[in-house]
Amino acid sequence: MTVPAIEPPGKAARSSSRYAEIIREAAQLFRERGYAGTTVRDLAKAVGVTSGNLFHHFGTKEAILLCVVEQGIGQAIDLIERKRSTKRNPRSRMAAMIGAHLEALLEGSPETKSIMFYEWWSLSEAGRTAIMDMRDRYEAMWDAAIAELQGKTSKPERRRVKRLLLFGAMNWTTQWYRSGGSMSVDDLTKELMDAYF
Amino acid sequence: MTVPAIEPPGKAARSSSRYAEIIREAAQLFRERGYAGTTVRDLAKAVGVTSGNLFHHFGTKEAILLCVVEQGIGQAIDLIERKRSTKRNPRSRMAAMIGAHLEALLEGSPETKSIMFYEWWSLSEAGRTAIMDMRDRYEAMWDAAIAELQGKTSKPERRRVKRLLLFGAMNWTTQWYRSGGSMSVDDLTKELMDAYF
DNA sequence: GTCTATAGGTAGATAGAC
DNA sequence: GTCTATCTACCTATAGAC
Repeated sequence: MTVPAIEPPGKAARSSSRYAEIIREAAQLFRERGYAGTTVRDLAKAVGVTSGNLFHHFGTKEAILLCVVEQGIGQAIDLIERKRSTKRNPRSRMAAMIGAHLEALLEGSPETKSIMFYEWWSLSEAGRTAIMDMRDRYEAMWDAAIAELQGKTSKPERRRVKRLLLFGAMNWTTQWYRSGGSMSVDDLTKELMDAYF
Repeated sequence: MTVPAIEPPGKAARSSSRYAEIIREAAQLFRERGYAGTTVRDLAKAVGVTSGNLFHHFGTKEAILLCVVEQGIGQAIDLIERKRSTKRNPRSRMAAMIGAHLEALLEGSPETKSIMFYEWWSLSEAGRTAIMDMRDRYEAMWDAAIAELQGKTSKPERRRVKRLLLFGAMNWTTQWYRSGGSMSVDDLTKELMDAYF
């Protein structure tokens, strides 16, 4: 089965009130049980419709995931731009970015928490490409910010590795961070700034 | 369905020649397609037996995963102990540990690559507990090493966060590292030592 | 220990009434 | 736009012959 790269509004209008609701519940469930581990019936039940109705709004299960990730990355970019624009010096701007990424991941909406989707194996070739393209745009933003902070003279390859190690440290927090614990997002941001910049 | 915490040899002997073969192929497939994304039929085909035969060696699909992770962590611990024992000063010992973990993850056997299994949602309660116990033992080793390097006077909570951030940076390399690229495991080890110690 | 055959259940997706 | 009903395919696991 081949799926068009991105074709969000299946057969229904994207403005439908159900649309946002499905995305939100899907984001939540995909995060709690994984993409492969969430059935369309689980999702339909969470939304309060029948499973058949889901396919009126979206052509396939994968299309739902694509919309979730697209919205998540979009919202995360907005959050980062907003937080970063209030800072002037490069180091503060980087700290704001890290804080925003962690906030999106750990305390954001269900959608923003899906920005680090990694179950590539359960996607079609087209779906994989679509998500990788979105991810690439997101990461390019980070490369630019690191170059701003470290100076263009540093080797691009070293900047890339720094970004990837930093991303790993940040994204893995979803495995252990508990809101309300002894560490806050700000504390984590400080630790990461000390380590990497 | 409840599964005993760990009961590796299903109905057959652990020494069976098929046993190791199944573990190895399972480790490979679980890594390539995820645990939920790998069917027992896929695995049977890879091993070259019928799917029914798999259940002669292991009681359930989950029991296979438990054995994979158990062996992976066991082998990784051996590798770390071996590499670390040749070094004397605490910094070199930590670098050896990081190098060994990365080697297990990026260039090791299929089993050692599974030490960072995270599809918790597709496990039974007992299976989840079993893997978390193994993981805890592995991570305790790291806490001890960090304490050795930083001195017992540092706060345990700060050592824990350092370990978790370091683990994130290391484990995420599986998402992007390609053997034979411009970075070697040694290069990565140096970057991580610079950042965290 | 390995096979064939299949039970019993659930998956994603579709058809067509309202 | 939501429903009921259902298709086809596939899943884990079991039974029992060899």
